[in-house]
Amino acid sequence: MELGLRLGTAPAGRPSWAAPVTEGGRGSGLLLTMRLGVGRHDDEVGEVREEEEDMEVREPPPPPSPPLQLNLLTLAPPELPPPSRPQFPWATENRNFDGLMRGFDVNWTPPLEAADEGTSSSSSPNSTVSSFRIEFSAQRGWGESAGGAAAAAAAEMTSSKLEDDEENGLARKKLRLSKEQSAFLEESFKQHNTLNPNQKLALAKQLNLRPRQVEVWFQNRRARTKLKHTEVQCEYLKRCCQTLTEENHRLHKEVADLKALKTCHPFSMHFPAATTLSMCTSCERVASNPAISAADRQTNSTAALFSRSRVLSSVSHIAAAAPRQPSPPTDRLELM
DNA sequence: TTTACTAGACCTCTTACTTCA
DNA sequence: ACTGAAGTAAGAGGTCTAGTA
Repeated sequence: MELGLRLGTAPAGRPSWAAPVTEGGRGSGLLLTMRLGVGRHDDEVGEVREEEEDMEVREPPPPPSPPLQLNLLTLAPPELPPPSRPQFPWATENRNFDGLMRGFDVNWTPPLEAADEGTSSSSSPNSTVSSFRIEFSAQRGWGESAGGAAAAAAAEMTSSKLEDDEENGLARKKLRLSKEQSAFLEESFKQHNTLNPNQKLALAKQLNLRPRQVEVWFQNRRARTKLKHTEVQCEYLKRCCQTLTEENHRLHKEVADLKALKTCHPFSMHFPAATTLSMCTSCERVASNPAISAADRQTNSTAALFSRSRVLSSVSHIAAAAPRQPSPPTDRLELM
């Protein structure tokens, strides 16, 4: 097993999980990358990047869900799905967004229950975004229904209220995105974790959010992903470090035993002590099994042990770099 | 071709608000 | 009802890159 550790800073301006670590990187972000390969010596950045992608935090594959008709690459409205296919209501609504807005009377006042529904559904009277709630059942089958217009109007009203509040200098309350909006953004994020301006505008339009809100959501989402990724990597490193530390202890003990043995019987050992060690080819554990065959001894001898000692030596650096994992001094094993 | 400037995108850190146990 | 922790939307300030004069 080859074990290496890269510590570097993620260059800004591009996603760190896809970015090569360069010397010129700046920022305070800590990028931990662990490479685990068997019998490979690939130091090229490109290959490292492949390893990073393998280490990427991947959520379990989501259960089959109705395909979202996200069309973020162009501003063209997505195609209408078959009626039986469940869709997010605003997606359905926004497929007809242009049509709705074309026929939308800006002077139209939504019914009271439509306007009040949001505030009653949210604990925060100022939560303008979460106040924008749409009933799925009511949305299904809408074409140019008044309900769709009402929802759009309600969203429009809350949006304009927000802008009014900002313009009036009132304290801006933190907005809470609805579950549906978050779910839709999440689906978008799975497709593209960054947005170009057109995609941002399209998404904002679809969700009745401001482009800035979409932008911020994606920024925060990327930050959460990176944080999660780092946490997973740290846990992985901890486990590896613990395993290797234990093995290091065991090997140190074996070396001590062998030295003691040599001291007691200096003339009975005509070959290096390490040659009495054997490495199990399946589990790669070094063992001084007296019953092991001579052929195995020859195959798994000093070189293998030295190789492992180098690994352990490098692991000591990891242990030093890895936080909060007490590790004993791991000097290079000295054989003879 | 090089240099300075600018706008936009993104990152990290932080704050403030919401939700929940 | 109160409280603290966790989650998260949003602001601030910084860097980098591409475009342009």
